[in-house]
Amino acid sequence: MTRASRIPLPALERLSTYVRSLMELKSAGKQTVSSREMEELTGVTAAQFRKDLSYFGEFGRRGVGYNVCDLQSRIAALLRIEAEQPVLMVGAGNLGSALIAYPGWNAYRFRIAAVFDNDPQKIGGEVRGLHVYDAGRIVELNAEIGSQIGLLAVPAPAAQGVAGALVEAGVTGLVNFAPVKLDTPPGVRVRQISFLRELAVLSYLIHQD
Amino acid sequence: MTRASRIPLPALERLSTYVRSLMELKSAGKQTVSSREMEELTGVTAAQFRKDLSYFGEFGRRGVGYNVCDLQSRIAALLRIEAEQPVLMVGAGNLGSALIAYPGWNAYRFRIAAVFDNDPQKIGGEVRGLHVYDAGRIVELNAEIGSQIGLLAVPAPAAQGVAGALVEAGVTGLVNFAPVKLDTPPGVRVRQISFLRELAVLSYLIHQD
DNA sequence: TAGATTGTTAATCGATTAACAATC
DNA sequence: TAGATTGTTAATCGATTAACAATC
Repeated sequence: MTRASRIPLPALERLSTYVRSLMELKSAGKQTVSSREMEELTGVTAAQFRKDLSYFGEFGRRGVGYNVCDLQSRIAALLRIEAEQPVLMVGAGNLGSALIAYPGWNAYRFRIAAVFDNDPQKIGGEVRGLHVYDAGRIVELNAEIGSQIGLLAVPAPAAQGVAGALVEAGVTGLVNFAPVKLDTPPGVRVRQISFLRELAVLSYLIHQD
Repeated sequence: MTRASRIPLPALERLSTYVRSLMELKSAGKQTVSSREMEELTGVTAAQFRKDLSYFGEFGRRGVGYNVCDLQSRIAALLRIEAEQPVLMVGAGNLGSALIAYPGWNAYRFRIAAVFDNDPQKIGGEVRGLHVYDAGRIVELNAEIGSQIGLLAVPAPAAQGVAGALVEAGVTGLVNFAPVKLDTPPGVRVRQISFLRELAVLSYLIHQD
């Protein structure tokens, strides 16, 4: 595996926000945007915005601003979300189903290539038009699909096992919704999502004196 | 409103992880834990763990470690998650329903006090045993409930309007699942959750050379 | 040209890490 | 006491902010 990115992680996270706002500007027919206007839209300061872009190169014209279309496609290219990417969804329960139904996958060119579950009641059935496969077949089926990204929408006790299978199947990036720390080999990236943690943080912040 | 916390936000986010691990240790019957063992469990270094706690006071005994039960309840008290807190869920669609069904609310002592939607098909009905109210009644009903926390599981175009209603109803903390920047008055805290952003970040990280 | 806005440098700020004295 | 582990200080590291020269 390669050494960690020189790009600050917070900067990387903001890039995705920029893409979203640029898409909206494009839909609205706007052709040019300044860092000041981006601050208005995203809440990220103009200086921060320009600094974030500077890690990757030059994207604007002094005195003029940024071309909306061009900037959007260049950031999308940096994030590698210009070409369609297959992702594996593990867990066809409430959360998995809700995620599958989420509109917006396509805006970022992600495509759910397969859905897995270990519940015999669900295996062989469909969730929102997608076939549900036996989680035991992750390695086998991803040999065909070649996905590098997996989403874990399974109960906490199952998460580590599923993560192992996904990694064995060649996945190198995981989004984990289960409240467990996943042990993964070096080179595998895990992003954790936990709304209970967000609630706990809020709980502290709103009760401060 | 009050000035921002002196506690680093990353430290605050980690506290919730500590609570979770301590709950597990308690269930496993463990009575004492060292910062080194916590590192093993959470992935947060022992030094970081001790430093995080030091913002709040002293929690352990030198040469011995931390009492599991005691530490858990003291961190829970810091986060204000020892007493039950009512939360408002807005959006009874796929995501809202999945969140409602999520096990674990209770471990952090959150209780969904009311569910709202603006779809006439859903209003008056039930979602997983909870009554669905007209989103137009948020202010009215929260006068009774007195919740300070709201979750937004609504489509992006509806989010800003709902946020306004929640704030008017007295909510000071929001967890927003919609991919929009919410404009809120000073003093209202917003935590954003976006799995598409997580996917975009992963996309960059796994494709690095 | 004059006005606007970028890209970049330097200064500031804040968080993490390492080391160790305190103390159980 | 000797060994272990905390709480805290100081050093390091990294990100953000402010300022401005470059340039459209």
